[in-house]
Amino acid sequence: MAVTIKDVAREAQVHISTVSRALSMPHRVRPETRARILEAARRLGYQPSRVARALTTGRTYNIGLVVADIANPFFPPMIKAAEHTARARDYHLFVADASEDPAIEAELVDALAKQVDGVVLCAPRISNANIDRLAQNIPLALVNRKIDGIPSVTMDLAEGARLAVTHLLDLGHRRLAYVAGPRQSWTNTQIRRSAAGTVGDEAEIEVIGPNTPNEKAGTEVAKRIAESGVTAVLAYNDLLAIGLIQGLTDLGVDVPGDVSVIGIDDTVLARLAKPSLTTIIVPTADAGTAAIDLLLQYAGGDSDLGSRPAAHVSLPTKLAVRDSTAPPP
Amino acid sequence: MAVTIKDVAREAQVHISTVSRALSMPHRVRPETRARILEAARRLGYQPSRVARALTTGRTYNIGLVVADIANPFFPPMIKAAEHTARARDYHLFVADASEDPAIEAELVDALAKQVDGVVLCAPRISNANIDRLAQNIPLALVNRKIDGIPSVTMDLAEGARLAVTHLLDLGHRRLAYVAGPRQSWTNTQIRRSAAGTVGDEAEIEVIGPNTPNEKAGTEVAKRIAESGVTAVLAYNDLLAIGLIQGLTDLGVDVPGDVSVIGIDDTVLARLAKPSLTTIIVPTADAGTAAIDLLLQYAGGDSDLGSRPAAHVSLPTKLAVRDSTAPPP
DNA sequence: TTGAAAGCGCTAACAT
DNA sequence: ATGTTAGCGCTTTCAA
Repeated sequence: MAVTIKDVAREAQVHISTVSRALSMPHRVRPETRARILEAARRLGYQPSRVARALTTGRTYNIGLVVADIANPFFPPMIKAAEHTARARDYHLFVADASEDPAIEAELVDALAKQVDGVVLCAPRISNANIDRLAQNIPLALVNRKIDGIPSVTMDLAEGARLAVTHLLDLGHRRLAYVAGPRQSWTNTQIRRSAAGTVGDEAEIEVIGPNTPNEKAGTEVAKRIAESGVTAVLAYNDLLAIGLIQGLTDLGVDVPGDVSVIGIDDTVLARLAKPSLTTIIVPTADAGTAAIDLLLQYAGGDSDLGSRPAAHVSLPTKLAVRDSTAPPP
Repeated sequence: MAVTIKDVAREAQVHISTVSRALSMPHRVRPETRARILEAARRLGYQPSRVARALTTGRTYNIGLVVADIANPFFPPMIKAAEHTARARDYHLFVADASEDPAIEAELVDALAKQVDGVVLCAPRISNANIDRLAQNIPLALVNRKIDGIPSVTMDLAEGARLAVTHLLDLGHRRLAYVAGPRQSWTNTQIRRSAAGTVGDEAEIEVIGPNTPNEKAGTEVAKRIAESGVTAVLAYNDLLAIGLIQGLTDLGVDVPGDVSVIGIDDTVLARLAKPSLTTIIVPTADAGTAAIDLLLQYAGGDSDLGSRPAAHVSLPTKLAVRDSTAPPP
């Protein structure tokens, strides 16, 4: 085994409890003793065992992060920000991938619960009831989803969708479609409602879906779009949008000449796609940081966690107009 | 606190050690007793504390994974595979992001060492000497890098580069360039050497770099490529290749008309880019799985870890010919 | 200011 | 087959 607190105590000629104090409550030990202990620790290369500490204190200094699909380019920036924020607070981050499966999402939270102080859940499929259940066992912070009593950070996609649809209306489109995401997705509902509300009586918007939020599903929906006669499409995310553009192009439908397409998320793919994708910019990294901070504020604070009302943070979104939108033919 | 082994013992009217046995060595306890214990555990919703178990056994059932940059699309598939493989083996995965900084890479390994049974290191910048040092504290498995005495999984990029260069030579190119990656990168060396070897006397290849492996650096190197007179380029990775194509296009140089470009990794971006990118397919997910298995084999096996010679797994690569390569003008 | 001792939840000899 | 006991490495009262 590695060097333990005992070794340091022996080396510094003090009791282990004094070593412990010197490290965690420096002011409660005489300066010269502390110096001797610190020196001994340094010389021996002592690193306190997080595991042992966790056993006594009940705090692991670990955080779990459950995401729907690491391979979805929406997540990496968020994961990265969360990881950096956590580390800055002296926490380590467990990342778990739920493979877009709600059962796995719940399972992962339970599995993580045993060795983290809280988990950030960015998993759109799991049901509210299940989340409430999970929240009883372990402090939770939600991303992209809002439930009373549980802290959460959401992107203002209602505003984003409004901007997107307004942009299309301004271009002259009157027959729109929303290519929806998963039925259970909270953001999906936000987007759909806001889009419908923004369209109003001025135009009409058809909802196509639900769809798995990946390129393949986007490509598969192209035919329906082409046949529907709509001239503009808002998609649940960039992946669907890009798949759709691909599918449309294969069908000989020009984007944006015949059909305009708007995505959501502004992933790396958006700028790269040809035509580059008009999309809603969401502050993914900020969400990761905010979620960690929110969680720590609840899980890390004093013991009266449940007492305070849970905070909901809403992050602003913007529209990035690129080359996939144009006036209708 | 949650329900502990004591509660189960009381409920089942047995000693805690019997509970422990019933759970971890089922055959060493009488079937009916075991049944009673399991039933009690189920009724109470008992979940053994991983932390306490780790303290006594010395095994955390956690694995660390240090990557250079989560946001690089090369990594997510690997992380995903590693996470799934680890979970299938009842391990949890800590993912840490080194932000392409060698100092952080080492720091992360040390930080993780305290609470994992081993770490998978996919971090091209850290020095060999440092890796050797880290390996003394904690079992390591390397990805994309080979060091004697440490298990590793590498992609056969020597073969990949040979295929790529051969493809260019077959198309008729005689003036090639290799847009290099980070100087410290092991794969960078493999690629450069193999490319140079394959070119032989038949043609010439100029090395441009080292470069940070991202799009920006690729764009920045476009001018030099355009002025150099080369007609074909192999880049260290897709990011550089795509950035380069972007830069070249901005300069009015047509890809593949004037210059052919080949990337490496076959990230999602490769198929999406316009023109779609000819690239070397590397089995990222397989690497993630193999690395976990390799690590577990060394760290998880019997105690005589260091005794066996470390295994090196080499994964095959292929060339995907797409639209970014063509005969020279 | 420091030492002594108890205990976190569990496993692993050792006894019975 | 089961109970007893002694820790794992650390924090945290409680005394001194």
